[in-house]
Amino acid sequence: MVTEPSSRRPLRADAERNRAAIIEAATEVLAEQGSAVDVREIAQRSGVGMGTLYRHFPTKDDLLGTVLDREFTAWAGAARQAADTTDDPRDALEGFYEHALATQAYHRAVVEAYGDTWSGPAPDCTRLLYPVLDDLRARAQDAGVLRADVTTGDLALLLATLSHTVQLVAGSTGVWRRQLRIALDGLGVLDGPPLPTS
Amino acid sequence: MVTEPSSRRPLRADAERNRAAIIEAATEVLAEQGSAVDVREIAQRSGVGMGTLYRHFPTKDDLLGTVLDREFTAWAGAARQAADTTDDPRDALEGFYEHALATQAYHRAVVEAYGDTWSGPAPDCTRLLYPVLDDLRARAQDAGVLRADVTTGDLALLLATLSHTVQLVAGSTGVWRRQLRIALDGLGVLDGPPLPTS
Amino acid sequence: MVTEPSSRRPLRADAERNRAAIIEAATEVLAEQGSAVDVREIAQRSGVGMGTLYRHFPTKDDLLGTVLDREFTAWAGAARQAADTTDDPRDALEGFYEHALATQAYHRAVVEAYGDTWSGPAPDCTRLLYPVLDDLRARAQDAGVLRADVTTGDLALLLATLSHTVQLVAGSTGVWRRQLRIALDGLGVLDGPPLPTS
Amino acid sequence: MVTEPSSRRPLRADAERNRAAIIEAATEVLAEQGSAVDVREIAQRSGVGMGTLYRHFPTKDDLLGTVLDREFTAWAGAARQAADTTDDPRDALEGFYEHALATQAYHRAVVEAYGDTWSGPAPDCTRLLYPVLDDLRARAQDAGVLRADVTTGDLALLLATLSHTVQLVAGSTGVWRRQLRIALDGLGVLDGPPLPTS
DNA sequence: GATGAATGAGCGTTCATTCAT
DNA sequence: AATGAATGAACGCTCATTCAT
Repeated sequence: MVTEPSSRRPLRADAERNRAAIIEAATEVLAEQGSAVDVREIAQRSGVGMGTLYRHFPTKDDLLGTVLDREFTAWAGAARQAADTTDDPRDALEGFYEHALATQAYHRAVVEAYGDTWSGPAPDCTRLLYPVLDDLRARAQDAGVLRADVTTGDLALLLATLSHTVQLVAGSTGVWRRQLRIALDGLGVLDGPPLPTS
Repeated sequence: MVTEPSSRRPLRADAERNRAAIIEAATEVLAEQGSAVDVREIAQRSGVGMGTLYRHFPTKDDLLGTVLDREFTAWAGAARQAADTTDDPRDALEGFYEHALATQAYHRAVVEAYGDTWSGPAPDCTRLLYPVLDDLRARAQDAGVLRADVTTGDLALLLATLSHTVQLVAGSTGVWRRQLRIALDGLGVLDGPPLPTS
Repeated sequence: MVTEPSSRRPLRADAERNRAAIIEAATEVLAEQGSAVDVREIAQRSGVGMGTLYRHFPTKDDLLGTVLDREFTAWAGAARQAADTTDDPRDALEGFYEHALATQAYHRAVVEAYGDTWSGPAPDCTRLLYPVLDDLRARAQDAGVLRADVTTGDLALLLATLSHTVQLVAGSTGVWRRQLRIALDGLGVLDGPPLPTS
Repeated sequence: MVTEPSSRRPLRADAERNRAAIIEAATEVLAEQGSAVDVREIAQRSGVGMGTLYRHFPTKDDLLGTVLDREFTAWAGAARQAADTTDDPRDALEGFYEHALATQAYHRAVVEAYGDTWSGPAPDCTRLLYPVLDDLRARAQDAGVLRADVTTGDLALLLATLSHTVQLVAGSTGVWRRQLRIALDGLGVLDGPPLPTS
């Protein structure tokens, strides 16, 4: 899933540098503008020619996939670790959303890709988050701090939409945090009407 | 704000008919495909030529603006009326979201435009909803069924968030209704932690 | 098969002119350089922009197909007529090759397309020539001026390869006419060894 | 004409090996796909890097030229020998074509290059065949089994024509042998109309 | 000397907008 | 006033050749 340099024949130093530069530039540009960017802009920002870019990534989608894989992997890793080191289930769940929105939700392409999980075939890089969310959900429900009829899917979708919200208010941390608070409080309501069946 | 015929020199009857046809077709197409549609498709579906379309709307954005104005106006009107005829403040608020999501959230361009309210210069057509939301909020807070620190802006952004949810799950009513329930329950929590300041 | 203006809604005069200009330029360029030309060159030589070219012909292949259809249709038509007005079967056959090579074989793309008949799926525009050849063959064999075991397919292939030969010697009429003479004489040998079975 | 190592400063053993590997791979690939191949494929199949390839052959054309030189030399050599060991002039001539078509005509690049002999500056490697053909022609005409007005040039061009036939029908031996038979019979016609003057 | 990564002009194609008819 | 044809910059991608390692 991930194309880490360590898993392939080591590249020449300059090639490695270029590959890294491309990924870095692409990550930046994709974060800023989403997946609809011109490949030329990525090439220019990396300081490489088109050919070099296409040597490392045979299609635009490959580049996109690589960047997103990295982002999601890093994201899921950090989330996993945070969850494992937080004892209180409620704090763990809230911390997860807080961290996810504060760090990843500014990346337009990541959020786009994550949103695509619900329409059409899910880009499998996005699946990394499910186990983490599933664990958080189970712990919170066991502890009675999360309504019992909430599913992992609900939590995942909530993440997707709140991520989008973060993009909408681009940078106004205080604004989206209020939405998060409302949602989290809603998740903690145990005696309300049951969630409709999907 | 609105480019209604009433505010300009009256058009010839056929011009008026064309204008209406363009708006109708554009509304349809923009609902289905969002604002990224090819202008040609709008022209074709309206049965007019490109020149006619561009005579009425000098820019794709002008057409978009006009269509969205109409949609938001109609939407806000219906919402206003629903709010006025519903006595129970909680029902009024919940009914507003339910109706909004069930009817308008399927309109891709409307949701896109509404989301843009928070980033960059707000397309002012979207402001029509504010008075309605403001009223709903005030009534609900007065009745003690809505947390006191929620602002109209929060409710407006929640609408954007949930609208996006509807788009993501494209038509799976059961799925987004669960998110709506969670959010509404969150809004009703009176004794939770205060919303962060924005 | 053929996209003659007469078979569609009449185009505006200027569009018709442009369409004709494109076809003419394409015919020229394709004749000179074969099917591997840059579409931009065709557009430039026609004096139209890329968009215009692609409005008339949605893909390069469509343009190619249209040009080749026209060429093959004209070719087959002339050949048919020549065959019908020549009484002597031998003269008819020889006249066919003579005319085909003298007029069409200079068109690189036509010859390429015709050659493709034998490898892969035959571009159906090339099929127009078969009935003509079949008739010529039958008449010549009935008259005893063509070896009995020659098939229409043999004659078609001979045409393809002699066309290629004409391209090879680009313009040296006298040179390819000698090859044609040899082939025609070979076709007239009635008492030689039988043709191998294919 | 030929870039044989013997005519230059002797190369290091490994360089020699690389050169040979490149030529071998190129020969294979050019035979299969013609001169339009990607240079990368040749490099890959030879197991050398692009730099090495370009060190030995400064241009794709240089490599092509070298490969074709070798092919034509080998071809002409074999043909020469076959001609010398066949007593019957007719058999010698027919054997030449039969062998040429059965062995060399499957080599796409060879046939392409041979065809270029007639248009533009003749790649002189192809001239090697002339003496052989000239000899075959003289013997056959002396023996009265070949029409008197056929020139060596005619025979050479006939070879190009028939080679192309083999390519068109890609491997269908039975099909091109029929064309060969027709041509050979045409060459044997002594009382037909004279060949046109070129 | 060998390697293979880097280059960049060029390919087929699209679409918001303009303008001749 | 209406039409729809024309425009051309921009897109994703390829490949002969060069040059840093």
